[in-house]
Amino acid sequence: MSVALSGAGQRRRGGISEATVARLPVYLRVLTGFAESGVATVSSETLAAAAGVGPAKLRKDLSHLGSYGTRGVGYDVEFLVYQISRALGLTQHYSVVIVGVGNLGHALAGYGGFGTRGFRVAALVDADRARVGEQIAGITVRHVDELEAIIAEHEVSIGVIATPAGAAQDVCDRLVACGVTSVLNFAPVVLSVPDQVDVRKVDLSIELQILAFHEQRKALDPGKERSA
Amino acid sequence: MSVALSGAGQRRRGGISEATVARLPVYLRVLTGFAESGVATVSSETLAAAAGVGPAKLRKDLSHLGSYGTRGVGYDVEFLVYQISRALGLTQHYSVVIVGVGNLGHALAGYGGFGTRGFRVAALVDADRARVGEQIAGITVRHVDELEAIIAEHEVSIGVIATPAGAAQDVCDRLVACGVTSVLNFAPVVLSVPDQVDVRKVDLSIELQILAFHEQRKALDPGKERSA
DNA sequence: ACCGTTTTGTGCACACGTTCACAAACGCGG
DNA sequence: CCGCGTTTGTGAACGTGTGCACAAAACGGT
Repeated sequence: MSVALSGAGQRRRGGISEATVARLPVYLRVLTGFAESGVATVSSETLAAAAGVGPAKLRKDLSHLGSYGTRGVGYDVEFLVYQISRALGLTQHYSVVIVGVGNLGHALAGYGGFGTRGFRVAALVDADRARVGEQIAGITVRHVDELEAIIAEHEVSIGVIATPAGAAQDVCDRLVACGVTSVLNFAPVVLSVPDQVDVRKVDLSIELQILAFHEQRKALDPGKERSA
Repeated sequence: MSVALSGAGQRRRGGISEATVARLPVYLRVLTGFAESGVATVSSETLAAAAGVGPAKLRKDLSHLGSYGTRGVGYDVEFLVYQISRALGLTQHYSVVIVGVGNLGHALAGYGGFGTRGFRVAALVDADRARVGEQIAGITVRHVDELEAIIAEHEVSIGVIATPAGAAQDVCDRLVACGVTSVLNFAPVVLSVPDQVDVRKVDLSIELQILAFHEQRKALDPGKERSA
């Protein structure tokens, strides 16, 4: 059933592994910092240290998107910033809709991370009519009934779900029905979506529980630790 | 309650893989939902479907923490809830301190996920003296200068960093100096910590960029998708 | 008491990700 | 122009995680 993209070359346009894709944004951020400090080139060792990974892993990651970088010298910072941005698709612009204007939705709307790199918050929506019209971070809250219209109007491709758990699946279904193919879910539920839709989950509770596990382990068996 | 040394020896106390640990909280949440609905037993197939994983993976995960579950029947919901809780260390209580009372800190303080499972917010702290004394979700904001005292007083073992990027490493160093060994970082920086300290990172910007990558991929090559 | 049905637990094979180690490439100085 | 130190890119070994397929085990009906 799974059509193997035969191993002729892993270099297809989308041939970057998931693990690598997850690290590229980190490299990008670190590189941006270097660029602002006026650094022109970095070695894999320096960049890897700043990104918190091993040099070999970094080089392999970068090699997956092409042979940028000069032997004996390192990588040109600005050029690499551009290449990673392009590989991640950040040269295009994406419209985002945030559903749910509770504490979390508030925080997300105010988060700087949206504007900085090709993401634009098209709208905030909420089910509570009392909040409609409210201004948050320069964006007016609209009612969730307008969701379909908003998505069509702004060509929204990414939906952020910051609703209570009970409403999340319903909102998700509506987003998907409108053609949204990427969802970032902050609600503590497992969303079910069609195969072609990507869902990423951010779950505070899960993170805490993972930390709790390691805390317990450290308490039981002190002295032989090694973290990522 | 005793250590099971019998059988094929993969059964070490801390011998649960990281990937499994990351999924256990999901199982736990789904199981809690079943318990509240009055369901007494679940099969691996049902539970796996609700958790969004394959049945085999679920069974293997659960097998790593013992042979609970009855062949031909399934798993006793309440018993499994207890066992997973215990494996994750949730039978103990952990005190958490949240540093940074911006939009995000606000949202975190109000998040229900803390109280529900063994986590208690010992304090909110902020560097801005104007916010000190403010009441958020029933907790009084204290100044970051008191951090050391608070940690000692409440035996805080988990620190949550919700500060701007610039302050994060500094706060982290102070937490670690006070003996905190688990950190949940929301600031968009790579924290450097000693080996014995666990750091988990939640980064909205990274998640969006990962979604952007997949959006781009889908736009270039529509029709042959397969998500996790 | 026994047989058939159901479901777990797990050995095995495979795919994926990480790390190591080294040859190929580059700049520089003599 | 050549040799030397430096750094990339990558093949190969290794470890980890995943999925399949099946035997062992429990329950219920007859």
